Amino acid sequence: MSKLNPNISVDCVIFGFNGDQLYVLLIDRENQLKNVISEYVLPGNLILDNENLDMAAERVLKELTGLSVIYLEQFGAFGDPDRIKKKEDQPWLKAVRRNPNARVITIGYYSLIRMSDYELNPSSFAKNAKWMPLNSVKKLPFDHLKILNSSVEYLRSNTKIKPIGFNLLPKKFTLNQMQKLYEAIFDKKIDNRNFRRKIINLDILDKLEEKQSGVAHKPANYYKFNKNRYEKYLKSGFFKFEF
Amino acid sequence: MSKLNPNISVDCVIFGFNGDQLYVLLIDRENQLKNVISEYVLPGNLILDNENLDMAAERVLKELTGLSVIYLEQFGAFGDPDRIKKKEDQPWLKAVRRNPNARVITIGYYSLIRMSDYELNPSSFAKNAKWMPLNSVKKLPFDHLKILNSSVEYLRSNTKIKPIGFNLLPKKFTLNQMQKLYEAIFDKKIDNRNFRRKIINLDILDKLEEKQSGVAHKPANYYKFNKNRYEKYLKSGFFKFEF
DNA sequence: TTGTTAAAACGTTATTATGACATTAAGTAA
DNA sequence: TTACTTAATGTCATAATAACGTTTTAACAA
Repeated sequence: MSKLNPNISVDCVIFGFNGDQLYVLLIDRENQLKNVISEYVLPGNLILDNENLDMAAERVLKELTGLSVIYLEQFGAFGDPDRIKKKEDQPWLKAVRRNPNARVITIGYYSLIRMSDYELNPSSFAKNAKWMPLNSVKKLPFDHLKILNSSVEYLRSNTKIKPIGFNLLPKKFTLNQMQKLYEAIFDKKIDNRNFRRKIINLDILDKLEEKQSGVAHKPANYYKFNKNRYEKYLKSGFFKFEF
Repeated sequence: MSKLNPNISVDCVIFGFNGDQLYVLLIDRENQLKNVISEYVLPGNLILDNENLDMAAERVLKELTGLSVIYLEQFGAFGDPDRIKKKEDQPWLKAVRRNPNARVITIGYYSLIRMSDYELNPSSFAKNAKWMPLNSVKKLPFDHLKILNSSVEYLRSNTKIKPIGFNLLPKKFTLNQMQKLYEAIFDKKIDNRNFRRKIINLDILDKLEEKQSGVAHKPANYYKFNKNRYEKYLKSGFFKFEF
């Protein structure tokens, strides 16, 4: 059995999409231990001395939320000496950490998932975890707001150069659902004709025969991602500033 | 006086450009201590418990190479449990580390500088440090090759979405010098007419009155960066995949 | 003074991508 | 049958791209 490393932690930013807006997965640290006031934080913890950072992020996320996420991506390291020194964070640290005064740097990981996948398979941990609308998160303990903001920036940069949606949208989805995802990420309206043209020309989607049904309006066509082409772009990006 | 944190280090990848190819700054770890075989490594060391990561990178780089670099950018964290466990790396670790068996993760930083700036101001440390042509570095101790490769990837991605050269080119430079920089970074030939048009249209350069002199051919015009516009693009990027 | 050499500077064309903009289509529900 | 709601589509003017060869300007040598 391996020991926790007292100086290194990972924190996970899990973005969820519900077809309308972006959410972020937080956990209530009160539920981890008693006599700590209720407060939501990013799921994170110290790493074990025999695991690598990616594994640590996976494990910690699983332990704290019950979530098994296929792909966590590192987006930054946060290491201000006083990042966990705020007075209001001390009770929690004293309650859970063997060495509550240790200097801890943290490595940030993020992922994107379909919220429905999580809602449908709640683990015993799920009662501690909560989806918060990204826009509504204005304050978090430690430096978690900084970490969150940094992950959002990273997500946006990434979305400009790589396709997104494979892990966020249903298996089959409409172009308008996809557009809403992009609008949620960039937090702005997009012209639908131009959006469609651009996405279609990227050639990462396959149009299905199937249409929506039961809706009180013209039913939308379903699309799915063409995994090969999607992943080709994931690797290469779709930069336009090339030589 | 603060203590070294036994578990966290920083490593610096300093890229230099000499007008022709890219170099990376390495230090000879032999010169740091005796009875260790001569071998070049990325400049890096453990952080102090009271400094943040950026400061640590600055300090370590200064201590090991004499270089003061204006801008170091974090590009990743590397934390395999066995990243410094190779047998051949043990003598050095035993010689310099209080706790040579500790698990150490490292945060990678990179920067780009004019090689001439460094060559012209050699510090007492300079004898330990050496510019190696990037292409010629095939093997490094620890996981430093992985770190280096990762930084190169990062540099390339970044160069696709942000202008580069402010810290690499001379104050005044020719378009062909700039083109060579891009060619060195991407390791491929670029059409000069298209390059010129693209860069000129970006509008980050000011054309100077001055020309080359003393060259046995048509003298090139000098240009300099327009700092304002350059930095505008540094912030926003020049993505073309926008909505 | 003239010719040679070497890199710098430049322009066109065909193709593709972009942004801005408004109308019609296809279903359900009343 | 009509109203309602969202899906789907097209055009045009402008900008960006890739591919491609020739002319210019200086230094230097003969």
